[in-house]
Amino acid sequence: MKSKADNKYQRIYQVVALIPHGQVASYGQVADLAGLPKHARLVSKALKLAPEHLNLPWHRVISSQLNIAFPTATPMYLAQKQCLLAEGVTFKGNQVAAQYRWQPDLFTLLQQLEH
DNA sequence: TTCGTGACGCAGT
DNA sequence: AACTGCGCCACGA
Repeated sequence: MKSKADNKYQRIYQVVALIPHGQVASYGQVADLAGLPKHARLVSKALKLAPEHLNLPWHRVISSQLNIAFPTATPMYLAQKQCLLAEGVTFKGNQVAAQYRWQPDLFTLLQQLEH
């Protein structure tokens, strides 16, 4: 039988999948939208464990300070930055320009999550 | 069961 | 801006 943790991960994956191309959301934001306030760290864990076949836009999830969570110059940091740049997201130093923050309409979001 | 850990967040200095 | 400390919580050793 599936554990409660699996259901939480599924909710997290659903939200991440809804982040629009060219936009970014923070770990805490994803947790909130998934109905899991205070679970920012669980989001990071869920992404680390995410099955490859889901093809989640994991690179669109960054810290609340708008910077990539990985240490600069690490392979993961570079990969994430490349993915974002490829979507047209621009940087101001180490952080993403504020204009790319995802600000979902909650009504629309709820409708999308029903499926 | 207790303890350390982490792709976090936030307030205080 | 840079650092630090603490809250938070699922997991595994």
